[in-house]
Amino acid sequence: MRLVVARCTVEYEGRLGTRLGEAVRLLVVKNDGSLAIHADSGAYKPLNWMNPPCVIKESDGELLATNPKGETLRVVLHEVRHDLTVDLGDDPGLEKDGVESELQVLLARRVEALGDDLVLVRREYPTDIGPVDLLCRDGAGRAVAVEVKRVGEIAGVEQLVRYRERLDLDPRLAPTRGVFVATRVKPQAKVYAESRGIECVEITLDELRDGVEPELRLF
Amino acid sequence: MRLVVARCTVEYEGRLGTRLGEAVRLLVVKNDGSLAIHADSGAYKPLNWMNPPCVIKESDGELLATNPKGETLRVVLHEVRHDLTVDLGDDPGLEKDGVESELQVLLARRVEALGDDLVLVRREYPTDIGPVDLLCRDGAGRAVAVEVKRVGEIAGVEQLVRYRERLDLDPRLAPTRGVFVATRVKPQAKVYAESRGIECVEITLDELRDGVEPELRLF
DNA sequence: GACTCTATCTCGGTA
DNA sequence: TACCGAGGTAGAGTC
Repeated sequence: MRLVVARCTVEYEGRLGTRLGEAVRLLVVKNDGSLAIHADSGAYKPLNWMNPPCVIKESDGELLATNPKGETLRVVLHEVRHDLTVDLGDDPGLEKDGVESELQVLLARRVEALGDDLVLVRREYPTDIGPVDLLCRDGAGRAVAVEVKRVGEIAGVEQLVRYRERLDLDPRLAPTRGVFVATRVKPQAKVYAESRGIECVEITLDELRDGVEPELRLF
Repeated sequence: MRLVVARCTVEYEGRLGTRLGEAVRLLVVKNDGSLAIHADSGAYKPLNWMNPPCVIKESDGELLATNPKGETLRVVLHEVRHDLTVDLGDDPGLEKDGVESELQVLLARRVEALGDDLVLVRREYPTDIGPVDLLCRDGAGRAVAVEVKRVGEIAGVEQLVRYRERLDLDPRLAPTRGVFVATRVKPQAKVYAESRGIECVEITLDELRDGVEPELRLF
């Protein structure tokens, strides 16, 4: 990794065009071939960048990165204040928990938490446009398609609508019910789900983890 | 801005939980209050980070960032290899062109470019599931909902389908026409739009800018 | 390689 | 402040 602090100007031409006037900035050149240009604001997002794969050429006072798509990032260095190369070695990588897949696994273990006497038929039930998160049967023997999200937005409801269309082509399943589950369902998604006859359920990760008092809220 | 290169371990607890084993990494502490932890891979995205607003406390060999939401990022420093503070000053900021909002503004000024004798009723016409990019009337007095995208994909067509459903509930507008405009409409989006009775128009930024020879292609 | 979907998405605009 | 949509979304997984 190479860190350069320099007064510079920058131009990017690609999917859009951008310009950066002269100022002191941090350039980060990583061993993966990426180049990022940071100001002292904007949190972790750089002002400009070029992701791998790209070729970075350095000529007199200028860094030019080009990628196979023909996008270019040109940095003109007016005054270099620091130029530091460090060896970081490999990174053991990030371990995560609490993402959507965990929600899905926890729910699969306790589908009865979804309000009525549901029984899990299968997790990741396949259709020809992709897998349904959970397929269940309710007490009346009706098939129930469940879509799980961390944050429930319209796009997720739409996904469920498409899956139901597919499932309803199967006479063993039709007519299905649709249940949209998330730790938070946004208002517009609720409106849209209702218009499509889809039930919404909000649930918290902790409730599922503890397996105690689901305290589900239904809409 | 402060740059620290150090062998460290990291823990984040917030919307999810993560751990990072011991390795040499770059820490970037910006004046906006953000903290980012970078490996030599992953392009511009850090392994872990904390965005403003947050409070960063440094105690013996440890950085602890906490934010008002109760999320925490703890960095334990095992060996500091570099520790550099630089003054970057203010940044003049990024100038962009060619984004969707520019397309929308340019089109609003020249809706007649969309083929027939259209008149703009309103840009960002509100519905209860979000604003329609452009609402127009055609020569026959029929309401026309226009969705503008830089790259036209199925999701954009779906957006327009939803808006039309909403608009058609209003007797002053029903039955509406739908027009999908983009600098490039992907083939799948064209097929889907056609199946929903939505017209597609491809247009280039330059044509709109010059206001000359729109050379629209209709499907 | 193309498509799909997730994301501590981030970011800007607006009500 | 919360909500919504755009993004040079990036990245992972799947087909």
